[in-house]
Formats: sequence, structure tokens, C-alpha cells
Amino acid sequence: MPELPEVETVMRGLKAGLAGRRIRRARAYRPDLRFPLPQDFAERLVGRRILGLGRRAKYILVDLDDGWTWLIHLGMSGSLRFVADRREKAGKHDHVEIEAEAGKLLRFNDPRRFGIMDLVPTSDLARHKLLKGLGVEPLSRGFRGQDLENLLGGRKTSVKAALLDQRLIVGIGNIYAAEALFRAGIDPRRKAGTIRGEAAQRLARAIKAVLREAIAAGGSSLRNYVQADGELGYFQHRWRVYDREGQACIGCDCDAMKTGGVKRIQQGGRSTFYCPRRQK
DNA sequence: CTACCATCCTGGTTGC
DNA sequence: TGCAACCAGGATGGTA
Repeated sequence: MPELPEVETVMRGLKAGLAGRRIRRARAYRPDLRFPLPQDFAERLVGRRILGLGRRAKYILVDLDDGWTWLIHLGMSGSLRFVADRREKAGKHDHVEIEAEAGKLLRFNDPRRFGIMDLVPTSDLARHKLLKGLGVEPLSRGFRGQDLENLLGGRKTSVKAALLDQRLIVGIGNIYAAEALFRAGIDPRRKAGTIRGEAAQRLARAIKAVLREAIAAGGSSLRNYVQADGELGYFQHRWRVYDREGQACIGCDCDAMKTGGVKRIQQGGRSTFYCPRRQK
């Protein structure tokens, strides 16, 4: 569910409430999410001070004062929220909770249980099984048109599928892939390896722009995504093609309705939305 | 190595 | 209203 902007937003919310605070209490309501939780998971969190929080790809990294990092992935349906009223009971899909100093009670809710949590020695983070193969951060300076061209070079898969491949570029999911390709005017069905030169530059810039705008909007909220403080993101109101099948694309001057508006196709088992007039 | 597909799980929506 | 089918923001692991 959550893509880079949502994960970044949640991480910032957690940072505001947790950085520098000690974990007083921790509880796991079940032994596993997508994978088994580490042995003695909750016990190992209790008493730790949270030194800082960060993000790598779609993972939230919580650095603890014992040299370990708490790794969190929200999967498709995971959310982390501070509970305003401490009397509120944990629900069916609340799987993990921690209580930090200053009365901050945080719950991890994940109906589909595709989420992941692990404890990793901070010094070994880059070698962790789930992190070691990850590609470039799209908002970093190491990601420009030429870098993108190099990553896509020689690939015969569609550019849409390549954007979702976390081994190449991290953080982009189904929504922002569609939005970035639309802004760059690139047909999602094009072979990745054909995106070169000016097109690669347009696409790299579109990716950065859409991710930055989405972060500024607090991410996109649909279904159960909310920020750590319970607020909704509002970037879903700025989608230009995603989830707009048959409707006009936003902000492109093609007369979309003459051709039936935004098209929806299946790529790799997932929906892709695009404007056939603008995206070549 | 690349590419494609099924799979994990639950809940909301759609269509008969 | 009931019920079945289908769909969903992710990512892995297997197969070809």
C-alpha cells in the first residue's frame, strides 16, 4: 500500500513522537506478520531508548540505544498510529504496540499481514537480507536522467514494470509509477531499454517531482492509510491518471474524452492507468 | 541473468 | 439482502 511518500510521512510522524524517548512497554499480539517476528521481540524493545528514525526504500528504520535497529515495512495494508485515548482496546488487526515515555502509545495495524518487522544490528543494516539488494533512492542526487538511463538500459520488460522493481529504483509503487509516466509523457508499455536521453531525463524529473509533491501533501490516503497522528494525506486528490479509468486525465490538454479518457490495462497482473494521447 | 506468475492475507466493492 | 467473484498501495520465490 504505502509507497515512498506514505512511508516518509509516517516515519516523520513517528520521529516527532518517539525520537529520544525510551520504550516503557512493548507487546506483540501474534508471533508473526509476513515473517515470524524475532525471538523475544517485544522484550527486546522494552527499556531501549530510540536514538533516531530514518527511511530506506519503503522500510522505516528505528535506531535503538543497544546497537540494534528496528526494521518496519508496512506491506500493503499496514499502518502505525499513535492512540489518542489509552483506554481504547487493541483491535483484531492490531498486531504490535509500544508505549514510549510521555505516554505515547503506538499501534501497528495490518489487516492483510503483509507487513514485516525485524531487529537488525545497526552496523549490519546494509547487509540485511531485505535491504542489501535495494536500488537507488529516487530523491537522491545519485538519481538523474543518465542514472535512470543506465538502470533501464538493455531491459526488455516494460518501463512500468521496471519502475516497480525495487532492485533498480526504490520507493515507487503502482500509483506513483502511473503518475510519473503520465507527467513524463511516456507510454507505460514501452520497453524499459528504449527510455534514453531526453525521455530518461523527463522521467527522472517526473519521478522526483511527483514524490516530492506527495510527501508535501502527507501522502495519498485510500482505505486505511493514515499518518501517524491519524490525519489523512490528501495527494489522492491530485492523481492525474491513477484510478481514473474512462475519465479525463488531469492537466493535459488532449481532448481525452474523445478517445474514451484514461485507459486501464493489466501489466504483470496489476492495473496500469495512462492517457493514450499524451503518453507515447 | 531476465521475465513471468502464483502466492501470502483480509476486507471492501461490484454484480447477479 | 445474500453471496460469489474480483480487486487492492507489496514483494518474494519458484519456474521457464
